[in-house]
Amino acid sequence: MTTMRAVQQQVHAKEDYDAFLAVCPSRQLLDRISNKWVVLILCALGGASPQTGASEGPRTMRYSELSRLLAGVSQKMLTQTLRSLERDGLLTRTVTPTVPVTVSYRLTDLGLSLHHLTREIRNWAQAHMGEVLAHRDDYDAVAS
Amino acid sequence: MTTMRAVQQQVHAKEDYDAFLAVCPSRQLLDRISNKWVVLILCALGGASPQTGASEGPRTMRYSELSRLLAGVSQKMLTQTLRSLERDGLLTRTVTPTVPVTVSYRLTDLGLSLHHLTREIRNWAQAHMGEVLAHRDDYDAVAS
DNA sequence: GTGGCTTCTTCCCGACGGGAAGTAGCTCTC
DNA sequence: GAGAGCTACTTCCCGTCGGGAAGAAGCCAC
Repeated sequence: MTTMRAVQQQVHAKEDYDAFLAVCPSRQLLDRISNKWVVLILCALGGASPQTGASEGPRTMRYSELSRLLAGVSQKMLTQTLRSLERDGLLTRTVTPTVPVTVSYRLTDLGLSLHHLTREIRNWAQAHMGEVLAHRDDYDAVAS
Repeated sequence: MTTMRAVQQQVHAKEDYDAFLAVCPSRQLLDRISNKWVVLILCALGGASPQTGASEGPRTMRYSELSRLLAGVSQKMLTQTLRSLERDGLLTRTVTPTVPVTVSYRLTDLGLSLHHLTREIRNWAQAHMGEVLAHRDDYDAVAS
């Protein structure tokens, strides 16, 4: 089974994926990870500290922890996004039958590799916020 | 005016932006750039070749070129996304009064700095497509 | 057995995005 | 000079996606 998957993976890797093509699977994958909740979840589970954005390695987080950290996410979207990330092999979902039940999420190696990119996206947003705000002021001033 | 903006920018840079907070401006910026059309437009204008994903420096592209390259984008979304990127100072929009009119778009330095990240996102999607597909097969097989 | 805790799931509805058609300005044809 | 044609939008309609709130499941404390 594992060998079959490895072979399948190699075959897939040999294909010429082009994310610009609407029909290409990599385009659909790109569409899915270019999503604000995906980026924020990966940032959170990667262990990035809120202020520095530095990564201290993957963290195991409970559903309620994520819900609290990602201000504004609805329960529906959080659950839905976590499930799709689990399906894609980016994170693992572990249910511990305590009372009440505990569900914890943790990045896989694959998820961690993507986390490095989303972390940089987040750092970019925080670092260039001032520039962007200044440009918006200019644009709006000219437009008015 | 320019000095005022520079000062404003410094002030903004000193604040502790935290993209996890829903009210933080950097969170809204992150929400905007975590968008499939934004990522694809930045990839296209950065000059990434469809197959290798390597960047050859910023390209100037016409509206129709972008429309053709980004398969599946609606005219409405393309225009809307380009406008918001222009407003944020990530690209410039140039109208040349030829007949018919020519409108060209080009990344600014700020846009180029973000392009480097989106290009890696795209490369990641294309590189790990096989792994993700394999994980999906596993997940769906277990679920059934 | 009622309330409470966590992790979802379901329902309703408003907002966002796709598709197609309409617009503007100019040029070329007939 | 009326109509077609070209690019780059803009507008309208409508389906789908996402937010908000309430319900469900499973178990324990009181």
